[in-house]
Amino acid sequence: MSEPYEAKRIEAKWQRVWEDAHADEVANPDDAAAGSEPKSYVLEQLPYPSGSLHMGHMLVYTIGDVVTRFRRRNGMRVLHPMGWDAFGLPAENAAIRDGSHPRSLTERNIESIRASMKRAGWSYDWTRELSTADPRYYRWQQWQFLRFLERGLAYRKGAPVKWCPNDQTVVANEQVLADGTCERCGALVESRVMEQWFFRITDYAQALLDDLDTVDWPESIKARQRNWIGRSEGAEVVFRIEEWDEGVPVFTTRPDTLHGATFFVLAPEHELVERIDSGDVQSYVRRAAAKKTKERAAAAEKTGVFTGLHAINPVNDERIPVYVADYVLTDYGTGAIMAVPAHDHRDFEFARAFDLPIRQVVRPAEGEVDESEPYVEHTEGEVLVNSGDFDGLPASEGGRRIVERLEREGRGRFAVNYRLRDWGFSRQRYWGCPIPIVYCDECGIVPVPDDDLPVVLPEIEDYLPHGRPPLAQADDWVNVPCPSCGGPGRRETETMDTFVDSSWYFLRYCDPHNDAEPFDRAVVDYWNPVDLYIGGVDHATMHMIYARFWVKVLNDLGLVGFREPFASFFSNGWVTTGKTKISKRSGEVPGPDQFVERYGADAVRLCILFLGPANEDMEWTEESAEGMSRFVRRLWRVVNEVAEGSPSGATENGPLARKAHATIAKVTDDIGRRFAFNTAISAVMELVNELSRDRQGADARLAAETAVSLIQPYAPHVAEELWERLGRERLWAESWPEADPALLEVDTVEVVVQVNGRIRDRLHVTPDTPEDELVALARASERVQAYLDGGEAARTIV
RNA sequence: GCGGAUGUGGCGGAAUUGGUAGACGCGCACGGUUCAGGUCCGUGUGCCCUUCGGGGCGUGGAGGUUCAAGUCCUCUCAUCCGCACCA
Repeated sequence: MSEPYEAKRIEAKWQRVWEDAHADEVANPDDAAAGSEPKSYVLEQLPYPSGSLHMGHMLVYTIGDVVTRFRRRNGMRVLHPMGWDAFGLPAENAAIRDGSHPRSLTERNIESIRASMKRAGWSYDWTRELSTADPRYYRWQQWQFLRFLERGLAYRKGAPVKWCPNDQTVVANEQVLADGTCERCGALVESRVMEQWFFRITDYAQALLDDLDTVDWPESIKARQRNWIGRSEGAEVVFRIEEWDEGVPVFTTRPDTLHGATFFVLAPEHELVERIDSGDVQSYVRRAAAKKTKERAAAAEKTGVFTGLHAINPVNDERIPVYVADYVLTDYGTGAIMAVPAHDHRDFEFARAFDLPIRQVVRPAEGEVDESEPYVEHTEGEVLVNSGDFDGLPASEGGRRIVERLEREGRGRFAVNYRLRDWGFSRQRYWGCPIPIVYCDECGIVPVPDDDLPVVLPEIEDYLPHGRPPLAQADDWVNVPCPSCGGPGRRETETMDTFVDSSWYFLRYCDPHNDAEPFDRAVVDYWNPVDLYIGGVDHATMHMIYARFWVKVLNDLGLVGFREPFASFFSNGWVTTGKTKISKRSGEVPGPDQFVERYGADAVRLCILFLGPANEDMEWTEESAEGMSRFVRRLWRVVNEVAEGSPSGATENGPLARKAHATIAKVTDDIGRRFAFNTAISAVMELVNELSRDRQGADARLAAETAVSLIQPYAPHVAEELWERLGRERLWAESWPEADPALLEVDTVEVVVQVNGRIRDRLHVTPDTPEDELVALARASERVQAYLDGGEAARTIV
């Protein structure tokens, strides 16, 4: 009987050994070493230190760790860093609930999460740890902001913004949920016009779209980004307002239907609307503004008001009425539309409600205009009608010709429109990176000189939001001389959106202690792009678009030599935790700490990856942890017994050795190519099952060593301990085993004999049995003969 | 409406290139060892029939291609997710 398995003792022991050996640290290569081994940058999305770890973290970080350990043992120089997305609303709101200061709460959480991470045995290079709330980090973020500003890529403008009345701050469009509520707190978001800082991400819309073709990401994630960018091709066409003799452009994807425009609509927020001197119009605009975006969208009937104005359709000089209606959005296209009720269902609904004319201008390829059915769905092969010179042309060609004529006349052009908006990054909150700007009555917006960075976030008494930025209260900090003229100036009191912080953290990891620049370009170019980025789909649109934008700008600024941050992306599934024994006892949802305490880190790491494919959603149950705990103890028992009893040295290449080599091949492919972490564990389980049936045999030691070596990326502590008991050392630095091709070949195979597609017999033969002999054997089989009345036509060899 | 996915035993899932469907695990059943058991070991476990040799059915549904389909094609149903009055 071997000693019992004590997870806690073993795990603490090896965590200390690795730390003393600096096993998880990786140096930046000097020029000589850089080419000698392939590099790999494995990165998981960094956590917000606003609470404690949950089982979702357990999954992401274990995936990253398995890949890291696997790649290291396969001869790669692997960068695997960890840090803290420390600024932002989650931490600030948690601090408010807690009655503490965001900084102290964040620091406490970081301490605690770091300890949990170390207990989980994740192999991070802690010498590269960073916190986005550290002035040594955000100093360089401010520096990069100033470069963006110089290029005109950061700018300030008055704009309608989403304002969360509860959090008392502007939130990004992306942070407003479909029902119009704040992603963070659930309050209904309002619309306001405010001066805001923006990044000109729309300049990069096309590049962000095109370069998706160059990255190895799941199609679903790419699709979300494409959807978000929302490119549509069409035309911008200028309608002239007759009464004012002023042109108003509209965007349309259907220039072929221009002759069917029977009215014109402005969004209530359109800049021309406030010039309309009409009580009806102004009261409609006020009512529309009071409505939530969601209410406008959900309205059963289209509403609107006639302005008394008329627009001239540039294709036929027709005079059509101008309406204001809230079904037209201010922040898409130009905020004004030509309405073609016959071929657009929204315009159709409005026309019905206001009894406006409906004119069909395309008809199906076959058939005639059907006046009894005024609304015509877009179909393939349509032909233009009621369109003057363009009658009879196919719709697509007709549309093109119409735009070409408008272009010649200077009244329109081909145009591409994007759904993507510029990135508003001003936040009226305390806990964020200060924007290094001073406002001066003489000089206007003045950047803080590079030498004066960082602009350190001051300590203030009351950081709660009161409708204006909390930093505005810090008079000593706010009032500074203008860097340009020396006169009185006031600091910018808004802070940056945390998505700015996370747009470049992966670059800083490469050179985290640099105090002369954000990072050394050569170092960053060596490690990047990230070879494997791992994280949740919830960051598919915001963070992962912003980071791509950021890197493209840095590339244009000559600061980095690549244009995409994440060469490949693994999107992990969502982990749900059902009711478990622990949660019933403690009354709260248990997390990694509780399970690691109970079953050991190795068992929990194995379990989370064994639940199913790591890119699909899964439910964590305590039963599965029990089962995995059983496997670890079984491995422990069997390997200890082999270590104590079975002969070392020669193997006889028997079935167990063949199984061991087959398992090497399987696990290597599963981790290295397929990211099929669950089936790799199954394969090792099979090997251990066979080993336990034959633990005295000559191949037992080989099988035991193989099982331990292969399970090491998942269960590094118990693997290391067992490796030592097998008389070996430093498994973490051991080369990954290689399968011997000779042993992968099996000596006998089972051949299935099918007659008319049904299995009728099985033959055991050597793999090199010639085809004709196989057929003869199959024919000779009594069982096959019973199903053969005469000869058969076709045959297949497996 | 647009886009992306997913449907396999009691459960999680496996089947990677069209070639033995259900690996591995959970659960369950029976037996044994311990006997305090949240221990360990063994056997069995898709469904139906069986004279215990075996036979039939079976991957959401309906067709099709093929000697052979969970896998390919067509249609269809259901569920989940993202976006959505996007002109």
